[in-house]
Amino acid sequence: MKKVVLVDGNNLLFRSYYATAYTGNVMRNSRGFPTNALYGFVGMINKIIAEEVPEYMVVAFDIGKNFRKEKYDFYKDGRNETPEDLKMQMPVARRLLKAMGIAYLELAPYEADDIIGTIVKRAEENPDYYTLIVSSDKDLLQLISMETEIKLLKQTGYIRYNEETFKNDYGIAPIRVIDLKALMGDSSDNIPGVKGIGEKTALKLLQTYGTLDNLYANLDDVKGKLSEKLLNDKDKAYMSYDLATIYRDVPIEVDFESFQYQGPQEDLQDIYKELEFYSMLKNIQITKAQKKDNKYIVIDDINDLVLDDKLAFYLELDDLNYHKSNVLALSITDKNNTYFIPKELVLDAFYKLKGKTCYTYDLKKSLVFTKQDINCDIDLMVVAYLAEYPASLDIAPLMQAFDENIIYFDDLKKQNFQNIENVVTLKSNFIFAYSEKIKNKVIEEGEEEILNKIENPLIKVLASMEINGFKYESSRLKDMKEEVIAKVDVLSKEIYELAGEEFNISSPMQLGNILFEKLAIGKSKRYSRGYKTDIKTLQKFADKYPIVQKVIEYRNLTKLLRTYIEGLEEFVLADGKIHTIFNQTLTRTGRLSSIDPNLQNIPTRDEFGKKIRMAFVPTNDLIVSADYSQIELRILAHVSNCQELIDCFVNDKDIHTMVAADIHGIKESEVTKSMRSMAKAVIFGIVYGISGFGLGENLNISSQEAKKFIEKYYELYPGVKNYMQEVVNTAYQNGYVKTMFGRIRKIDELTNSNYKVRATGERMALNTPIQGTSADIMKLAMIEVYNKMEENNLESKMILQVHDEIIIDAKKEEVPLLKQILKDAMEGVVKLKVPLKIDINEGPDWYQAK
DNA sequence: TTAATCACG
DNA sequence: ACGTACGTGATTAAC
Repeated sequence: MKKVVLVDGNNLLFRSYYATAYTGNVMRNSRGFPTNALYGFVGMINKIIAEEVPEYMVVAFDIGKNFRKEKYDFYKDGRNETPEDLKMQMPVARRLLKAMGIAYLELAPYEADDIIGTIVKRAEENPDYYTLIVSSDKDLLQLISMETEIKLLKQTGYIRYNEETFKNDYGIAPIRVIDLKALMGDSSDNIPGVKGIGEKTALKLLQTYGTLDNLYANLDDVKGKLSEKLLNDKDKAYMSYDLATIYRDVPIEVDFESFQYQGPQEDLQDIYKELEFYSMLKNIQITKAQKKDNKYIVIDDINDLVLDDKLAFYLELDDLNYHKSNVLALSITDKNNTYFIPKELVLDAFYKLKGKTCYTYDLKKSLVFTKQDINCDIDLMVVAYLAEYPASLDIAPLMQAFDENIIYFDDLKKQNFQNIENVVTLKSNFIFAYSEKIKNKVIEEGEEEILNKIENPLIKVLASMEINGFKYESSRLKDMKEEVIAKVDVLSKEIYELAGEEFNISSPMQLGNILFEKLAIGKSKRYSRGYKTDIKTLQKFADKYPIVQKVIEYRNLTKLLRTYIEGLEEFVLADGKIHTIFNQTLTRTGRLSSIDPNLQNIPTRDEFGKKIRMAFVPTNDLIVSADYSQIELRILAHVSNCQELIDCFVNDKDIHTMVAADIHGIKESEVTKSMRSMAKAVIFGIVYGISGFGLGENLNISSQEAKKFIEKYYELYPGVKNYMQEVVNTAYQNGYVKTMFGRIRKIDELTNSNYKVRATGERMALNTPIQGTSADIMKLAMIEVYNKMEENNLESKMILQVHDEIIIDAKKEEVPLLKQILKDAMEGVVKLKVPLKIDINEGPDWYQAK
């Protein structure tokens, strides 16, 4: 069966016109002709072609008089007159389609819907064709059938409905959309429906009575007001039924073969030039070339797969989370061919890669999914990251950055991976074509060491950590969970009582209104939607108002419950473990991030929240945790060459106490707790690129006082001040900053004309060498620890990294050796002017490993 | 989808 | 006079 894509042309034009015309100014070419609707229209059409790769395609338009309007004068009343700027673009849309090689149909007095309905009817009578409708108009849902699907456009993206998914969503057959409209009406078309019945009630009625006719036949069963409403508006309901029904017998010639998509024609370039769509001009060639070039061989016998010594492979899974996904296919590109390997043969194909030079995108994915030792010389995801190109889990953004037209994974998934052969082969082609180029760029920029010594060797370390996972026993939190649920329940009731009404405590808007208007407990900064209700604001009122204290507790407990206690349960797989995904190619500083779930933000500062860690247990005997002590400040001491700070760490003194004593001009023994914590805030502020205001906010003191602290600090540690000035100067000169190991971060903000943006850029420039060097050191240490553990054949496994901390699922008898390995690797990974120091803790679960 | 909030280093 | 601390991810409400 051949697919025919049917596009609602008017719908697309209106959408793109209003999407860009809200400011009153529409986009025009240099002769003043409006082009905004056309620009969006061409973009959408191209997107449809890229996603659907249609063999047949027709665009339907409304034109001339409208038979519904003739019959019912009020139809579409109240609609604004079509703007002149849009009307002018409509004939050009037809010219564009012709030049794009796409058929279109229109016939007065019918609407585009009716033409689409007519084509759908003919396709249903013809066993050779099936149809896909593209529109945002819900009326068209009535056309869904076994042979007809619809791609319902949303504000962003779309939903694809077939008969089954529609029934699942709405609980009625697609043809009942007409009955639905008859009851609920449609304000945009001025279809009245039954007054007082909306979508909810209408659906319920249809789910019970099936059809409008049957509903009215059994009106006696309907109770009270509802039956009155139905009776009152019976005429209107039937009139609405008539209006909502798409006419399927428009007298127009439907010749499917004339709907063949021809591709761009000669004169398309001229029209683009006339409209000044220069960005699209470029893409004409690409679409042509791509269609022609994308030839591939489908492998059905693994012996037919004969590969060159250098190749690119790409593994496509059915979910971006590879811990819970299924394989879809593998594609391999070498200098001679591209091969599509169906899922049954994927593992066999991987064995054929041994000993060859291989490139891929996201090697870690393939390692974790297959649990095989796959060799790979360039991971395009990693080199793209270092070259500061897009490097997300989905390869699509990177390909689009190089003008390769490819569907985003989310969209591919939404349409059930149709066209997978085309999509996956394009990806391996891309990897083959670009891996060396981008790697060379990384080397030219001087990040060879970061690539070869850090990022590349780290891939398999992270893969192994992800495969190992962290055993999680939610049963250990059973009592805690019950306690929290009970407390939340009590707190809610108390809060409602004190507020004098029930409301959603989790809604900052509703909460703000209750606290700052109804109860008028005081003042709070206003935001676009209401009052600020964050913890700092609430804390000011907590002593005086019990309700505020209770809200704070409510927030604490619901956060704990939703994000951690309940949230983590969802991620425990069949092996009783949580397997996170470390994102190696996301942060701008070189740190890792952790997703699905994030295991780098499990509570620890709050003693009650910290109990969550009791559920994280070893598969072996013990959890061993090794964390760097003050690593960022040690790096600051080193790079700033500030003698006072260096001495402090060399003599293993407490830096916060020392700074507090220096600032206040007292002995270290006289430093109080609050002095120390103030000093700590000042020091952290320095690392983040401080301002008097920011520190003041943080410490709840005036910005003048805060400023004095900072000045005092600079006076005491002039090395730090000099270093900071130097970093900012160099950053302005180069447009980038570097870590100790040569990791580069470009900072475009520094050339921005806006002061605020530049100031942010300066703070990034100050912080990145410190945070980034720390990340580099940690990554090197992880590689070293991993290798040493392998060499010693330890059964203990590295399972987590939390920026300055490594966590190991340890075998009891291996702990002494393990501690030695950790200490040697982590403290010895690089020689600085100050010693690196780690603390090691162990316990029967993560909570007790402290 | 975006904003607000809060969890971590 | 500007406008206010670096780097992340998950959840919820509201658009």
